[in-house]
Amino acid sequence: MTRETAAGAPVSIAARARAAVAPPPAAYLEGLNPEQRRAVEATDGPVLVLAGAGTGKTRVLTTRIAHLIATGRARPFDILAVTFTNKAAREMKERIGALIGPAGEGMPWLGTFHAIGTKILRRHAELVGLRSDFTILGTDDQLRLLKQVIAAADIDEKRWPARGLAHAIDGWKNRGLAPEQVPAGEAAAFGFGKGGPLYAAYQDRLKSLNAVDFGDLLLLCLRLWRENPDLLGSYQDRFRYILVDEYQDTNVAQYLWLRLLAQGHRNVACVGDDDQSIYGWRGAEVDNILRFEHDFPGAVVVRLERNYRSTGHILAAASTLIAHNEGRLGKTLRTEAVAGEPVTVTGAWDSEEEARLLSEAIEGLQAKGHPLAEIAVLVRISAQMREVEDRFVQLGLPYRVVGGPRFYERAEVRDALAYLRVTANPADDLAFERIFNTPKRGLGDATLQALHGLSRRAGVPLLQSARMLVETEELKPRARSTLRALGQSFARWAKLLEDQPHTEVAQTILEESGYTEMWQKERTADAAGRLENLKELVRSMEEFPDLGGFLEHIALVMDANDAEGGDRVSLMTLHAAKGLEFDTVFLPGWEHGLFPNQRALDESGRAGLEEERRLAHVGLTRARKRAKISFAVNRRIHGMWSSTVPSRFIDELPEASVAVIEAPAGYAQGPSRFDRQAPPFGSSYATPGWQRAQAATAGQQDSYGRGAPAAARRGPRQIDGTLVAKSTGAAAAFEAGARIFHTKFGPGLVTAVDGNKLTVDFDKAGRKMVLDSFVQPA
DNA sequence: AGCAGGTAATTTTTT
DNA sequence: ATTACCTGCT
Repeated sequence: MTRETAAGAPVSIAARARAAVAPPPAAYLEGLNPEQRRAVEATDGPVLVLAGAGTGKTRVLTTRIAHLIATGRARPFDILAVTFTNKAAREMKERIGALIGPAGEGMPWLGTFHAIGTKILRRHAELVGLRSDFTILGTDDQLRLLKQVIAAADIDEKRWPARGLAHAIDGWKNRGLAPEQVPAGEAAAFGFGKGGPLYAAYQDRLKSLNAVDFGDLLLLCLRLWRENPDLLGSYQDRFRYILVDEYQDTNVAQYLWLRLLAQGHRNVACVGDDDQSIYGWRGAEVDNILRFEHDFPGAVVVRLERNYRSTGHILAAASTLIAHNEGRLGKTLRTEAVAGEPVTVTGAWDSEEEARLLSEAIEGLQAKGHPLAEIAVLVRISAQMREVEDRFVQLGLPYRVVGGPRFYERAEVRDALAYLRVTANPADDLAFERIFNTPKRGLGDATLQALHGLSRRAGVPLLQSARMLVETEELKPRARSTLRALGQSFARWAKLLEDQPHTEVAQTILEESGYTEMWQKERTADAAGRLENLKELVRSMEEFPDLGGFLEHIALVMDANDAEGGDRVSLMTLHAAKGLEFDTVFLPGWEHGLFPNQRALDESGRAGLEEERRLAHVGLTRARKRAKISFAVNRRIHGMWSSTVPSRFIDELPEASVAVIEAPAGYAQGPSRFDRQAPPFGSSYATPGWQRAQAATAGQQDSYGRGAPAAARRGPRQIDGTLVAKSTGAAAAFEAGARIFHTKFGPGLVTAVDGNKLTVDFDKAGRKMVLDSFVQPA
């Protein structure tokens, strides 16, 4: 048995002796290939496992944990194992359970970054000025709070939308920046230089509400540890072994979080694939993986390159494609599987024909006995789904859309939760505000203003000021009685909670508040589904002992119960497909502008192109036996038909593994039909978007070349760029009198500038208000 | 307060 | 084409 013991990472003598005396039978090690086995057995010291698609990444992770436990190196609670999604965490739990039985079930520190952050934060909440029962705010609560903060600062919310501020704050939090750490220039980019104070004010409001947002779950841990070295030491000590899944997706905050913890025993194993990094746009830092060896000197690097999923042709296509990327560590996927069917490329006249061909191909497979559950259609953007769905519905082909809005983010679920939150915690102002006029009960802005005023003066929560306000003459009689009834209802429901099961109380609340009725009356197509969701919500409460327990965990753990069984085709975005695999994968919409996506190119230049290419690589490697790429020569973009050019990615596939399929339809005009329909590939690079992408790339290379400060060079660069372009840059770039070019309206003259909104006299379209992000200097 | 009609925007999404 | 948001009217 090999044992790498890095200097400075002592393994307890007892553990070592025990492992030496009684080598485990290690049935779980059987069937691992040599690299996988190395990744499992290199237990001590830093390890980076570069696991290409389909190389048994999860197996290595779970076996590694089993190995640590079975050899006595660690007990389940000594191991910290972090994932990004609850789904991944659940899967890992299950697989560990299967490997080593119930011993693995007690892994208290296996979970998402945020779940573990929450757990730690609840234990020491008072050290960062919170109570341990703090609320975790979702995106919509965050937005509502930000609106208040912006209004309180006397800033026009129309000029500086809360969304923009939310985006900026998320970006800062992703980079581990507390308000006082945000670079002055960036903080000034929002709201006439008030970005910094607004961020600080937002944090103050959160604190006074005893609430945190998702970013805080990590950020506050960092603060906790920095301000309390003893505490940090105890956690460093506690986590003898650390494992990280999907390391390429970590952002700076998560990286700092990990690095602090890993400095204890230094037994940190990160598993990831730089070629599958597709979340750069939300703060993920490929650099984290690229620089692992630098951060953890002496790290063992294991490459898993044996692919057990796909056939030779599919793998060749994916590998050749991804080899066009420059910023990668480099892996060569190999397989012993047969070459199989070549990857097909099909051109269609338009997107409708593309959907038709695709559906027919699926029906063909179905006729030959292929299960639909083994077929997936992966699209670049959600908007592509509609056309495919339409076709499926027409044909009666069963399908399921994977992803989409999460269960707990649906409006009806948030509303219902808001009722429950106010009942459980009458001081939850954000929840109260959400439902105080839902269903419509004739309470509006005027009433809300009065409530807010009183709340502020008296220093009490909204619900309490409502009860006070109805005793005065301030409100009109109608609002007064409505509000009184609402206050009484919440008091009654809270009382019910004392002696009735919480699920029943929830049911009562939804009925008595008129919320259920509101949806029953609504005769839209999805009303029934919403009622179903409400039922599901109540049902899911049963697993929790009480309402408090339910609410505490809901924001973090609740998932869509997409247990819809049955044999169905899966339809999803490429992003949603990561980690999944199917026998047959359809990849429609490989057209320049759509995929690679124009916006990604515009915003991030070559880095954007490379991320798009990784996305293509992820798409291809989802397929076990068949990958079917297609594109349309004409597509409706924003309701307008325009002709399109096949994606450059198609040209980057290896000839030997690709078969070009002629559409059997009546449009067939010869072997190179789509070559003639579409302009030659070269010409697409003359588009304004491509030129902008080129320019952006050149700019980036310059900043690399000149050796800009590290902070400016890495991923934040992208965030910087966006902020500057959208705000400071805008004010400077577009002044009244400037000639500009708008994406939709063409050339025009700027007559007024209002934050990120411009008033423009267009040559053709007349005077319009437009957002600066749709405008280029002419 | 609440609806109707007009106008502009439209990538990817977890926690 | 569809949606989300804003404005102006009842």
